[in-house]
Amino acid sequence: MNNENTFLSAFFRSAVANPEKLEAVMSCFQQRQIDKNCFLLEEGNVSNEYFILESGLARAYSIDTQGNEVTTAFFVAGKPVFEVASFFLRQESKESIQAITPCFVWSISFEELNKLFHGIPEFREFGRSLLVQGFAELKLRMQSVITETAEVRYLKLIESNSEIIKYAPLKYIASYLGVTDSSLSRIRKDTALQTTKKVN
Amino acid sequence: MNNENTFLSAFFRSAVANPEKLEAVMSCFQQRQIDKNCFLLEEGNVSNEYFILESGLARAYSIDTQGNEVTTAFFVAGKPVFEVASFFLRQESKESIQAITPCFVWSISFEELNKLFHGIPEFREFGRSLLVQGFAELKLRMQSVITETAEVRYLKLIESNSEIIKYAPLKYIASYLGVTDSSLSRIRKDTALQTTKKVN
DNA sequence: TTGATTTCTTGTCATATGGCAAGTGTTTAC
DNA sequence: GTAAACACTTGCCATATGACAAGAAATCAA
Repeated sequence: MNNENTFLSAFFRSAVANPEKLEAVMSCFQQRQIDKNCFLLEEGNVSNEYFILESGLARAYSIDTQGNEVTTAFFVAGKPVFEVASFFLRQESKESIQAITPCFVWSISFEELNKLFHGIPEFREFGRSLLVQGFAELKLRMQSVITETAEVRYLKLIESNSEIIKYAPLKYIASYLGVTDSSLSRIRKDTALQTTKKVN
Repeated sequence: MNNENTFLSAFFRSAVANPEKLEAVMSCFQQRQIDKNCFLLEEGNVSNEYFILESGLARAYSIDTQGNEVTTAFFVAGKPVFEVASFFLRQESKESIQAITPCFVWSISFEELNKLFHGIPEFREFGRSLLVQGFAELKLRMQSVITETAEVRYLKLIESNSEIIKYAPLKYIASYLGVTDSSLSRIRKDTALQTTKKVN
């Protein structure tokens, strides 16, 4: 039982108010610890776990047509971690999900999650809203890639997610932003110079 | 009653096998005709309709930070049409959805859709799978923008969605691909030259 | 039909970013 | 502790794309 688990209960409390239902939800999650560089999902497998990240930083990546590794998402503490097509459509995943720092996660299987969705309407609604939020965030990111320069995208990433800059190596951030690592290194140099100028 | 409506029943039949349930689903949809250039959703409104496009071509667009119009999605016949954040999270939409050609659509309100989701589990599953598919397609498009040149993206769009090239003006396609309309015009010229060369 | 509007193309030049390779500093593994 | 691997920076030059403006072609409205 996870009665006393403040992280999970804080995560679900606003969506599932009833204490018994909240307990039913929480008891379906198992805690796991993932070492740095280890995988929450490996390419080629059908994802069978939906995670909520209590602490740490993770990323999803895939291999593009030229054989380059592309970081497709970062996952920060307090957010769900899953590969939408593989988990919900039961397909082999084209992406891997990897811990960048050691991670504490809570995990639930596809089957258990669906049982909860079936039995607890407000939990189902909450699950849908998490899916919709991920979708909406990706739409924003798409618009940013389409309309803004790599430098602006980098500056916005710093503002909104400083822990990514802190722990992820530059090459992960570069491919996530859609530039090479040498370009991002130059962008970083330029923005540092601009900051210095302003200070003087 | 939409008993005899072959389009809608073909759309839902594989998901909702039971005839009474299928009838219950179909009877919640209303047919509408949208004139060319008219709107299925206007920026600033909370979307209250989920559409399925029987025929025609539509697009979603928004205005970016520099005041430019950016086409964020195209919608082709046989697919659902909705703005995910506004419809499901009841927010004011940042996008408009506009008919590029005259469109026949089937429409259902948020409230009715949720009633169906609540009462018919297999319909709920189907609704989720449509959401997940849209999400997964956007992920693919993001990877394409990050890793491929505008020319490759254009060629792939031609192959996969020739009706978009046929009916959408170049400037809509250009901003969807993330280039200016003059660049897309040059890309188009170059690819035509390449094709000619191969033929000779 | 005719003028107005929209769509598309093209020229010139500027800029952002990529490809490649070398070099330095930092972390990891044993 | 040491060698290897990794992470990051930087230089040089090539290329893709943008900004702006002019003009041609197609479409629309009265």
